Amino acid sequence: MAGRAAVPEVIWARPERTGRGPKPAFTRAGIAAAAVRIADAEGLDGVSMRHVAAELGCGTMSLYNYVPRKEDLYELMVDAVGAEHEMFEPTGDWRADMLRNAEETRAIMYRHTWVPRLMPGVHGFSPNTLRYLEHCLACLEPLGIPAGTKTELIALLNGVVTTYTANDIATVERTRSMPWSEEEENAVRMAYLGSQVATGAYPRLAAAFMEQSGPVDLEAVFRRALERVLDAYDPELR
Amino acid sequence: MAGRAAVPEVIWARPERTGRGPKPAFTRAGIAAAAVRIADAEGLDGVSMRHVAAELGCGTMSLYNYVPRKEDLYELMVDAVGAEHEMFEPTGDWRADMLRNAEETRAIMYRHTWVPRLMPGVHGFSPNTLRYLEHCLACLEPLGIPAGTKTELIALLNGVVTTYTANDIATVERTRSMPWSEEEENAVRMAYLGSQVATGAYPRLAAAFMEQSGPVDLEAVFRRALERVLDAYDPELR
DNA sequence: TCCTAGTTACGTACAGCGTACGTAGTGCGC
DNA sequence: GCGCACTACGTACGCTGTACGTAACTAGGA
Repeated sequence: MAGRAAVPEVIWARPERTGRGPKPAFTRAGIAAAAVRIADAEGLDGVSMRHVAAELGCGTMSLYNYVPRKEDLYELMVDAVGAEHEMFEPTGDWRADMLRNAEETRAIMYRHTWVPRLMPGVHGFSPNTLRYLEHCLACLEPLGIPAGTKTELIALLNGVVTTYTANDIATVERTRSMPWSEEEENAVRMAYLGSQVATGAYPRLAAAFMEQSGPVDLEAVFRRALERVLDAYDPELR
Repeated sequence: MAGRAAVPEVIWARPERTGRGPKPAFTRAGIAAAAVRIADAEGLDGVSMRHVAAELGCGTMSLYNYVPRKEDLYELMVDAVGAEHEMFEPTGDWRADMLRNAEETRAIMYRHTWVPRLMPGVHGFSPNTLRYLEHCLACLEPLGIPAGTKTELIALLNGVVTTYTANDIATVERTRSMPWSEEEENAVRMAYLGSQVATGAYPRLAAAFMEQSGPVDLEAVFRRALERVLDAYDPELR
């Protein structure tokens, strides 16, 4: 008798190993790594319990000994890529340090384009998340504001990084395993947008559309947004 | 022979009705409304093609005449709730107007808690999205910055609203149709967080944790974040 | 006016999903 | 060394998105 949970559960609160019984053949880290490998290679939709189990070389239902629900597998995956954050020694320049953190988060998401889609469902208290939070707080040590405001800054910055990067990634992820290329998709979308704007129903939008010359530099837009957010918390600028 | 698309498609670019054939029994708006009704009542997972078709009173496969892929149904849903935005007459106070827009977006998401989960996958060019964008640009008319910077402000603000609200909603959505309450879930999570902090592995986090007294006022945190972002674009403050 | 091609409607079918449940074997703690 | 918690995993169920085939319908071109 296994006995399913009738009470809320955070997977991180359940110990990976309790004394009794045969030694487990796999670890959470190994399972997470397998799932991440599949998601990177085939997209998030390729991550099924069956598929992950096959990758590990075990029966499908054996996975459920380690991961009570699929949602928890997602939790493991997000935590696993969180380990890719470099927890560097703070330099004393909180702005530069936080910028670096943000750029790193963005880079991680570009490496694992499925992360943004998972973010809304995730608890946010996994070991690596906590370590990252602690690291950010260390970077913000020189900044003379209350701890509560610091965590608000971190949350805001992470939110901005996530939405911006999610948006930039969306097209790439959408065209994965489609019979057309990213450029084709973009062309079709831009043509549609142009046709809408041309109806005259959106005059101000049309003006903004005309004002821009050449393609948008997503990276520059992203960095400008970061700078603005940091400005908003910089005591020297207010 | 229907002939599936071998070329990228934006559902908004395909006309709702072409001359030939029997008159369609349903409209995009009606289908979207049905899907939204289901999502509101049973959560996003309740939205299946079969279920929506049943709600409309038609065969499952008939839906595919209107909605080529399920992803497009999501697109319709997000556009449908976008119609709930009140496109008020700009007052001339761009800060107040944008705050109002943001609060309204948040309210919409609270009414339809499944929206944040859909946001990453959505194209962002639906009719109501364009109308909302145009409305925001109208509100920002008094602000003396380039149009490009205005759209960046709008994007940043929307991003902040989305992530913050998604986070606040996450627990509610997670406990939907679970055998435990939101309070129980929160208690378990807080207990776990406390236990982790108590290990001493996260000293700064612990300090921040101790500093706060009483429960967090999510609404206040949200509003403070908005103010900061607006500050960052306010020419009078720089 | 009639013909026909494009639509609508929808039943059937298939591959794949998450996971409940039962059973067999293993090894630690008492 | 007994018992029990644990691991492993095959089977099965209800559900999903959707490809495909067929029948009814109607607007446009000849």
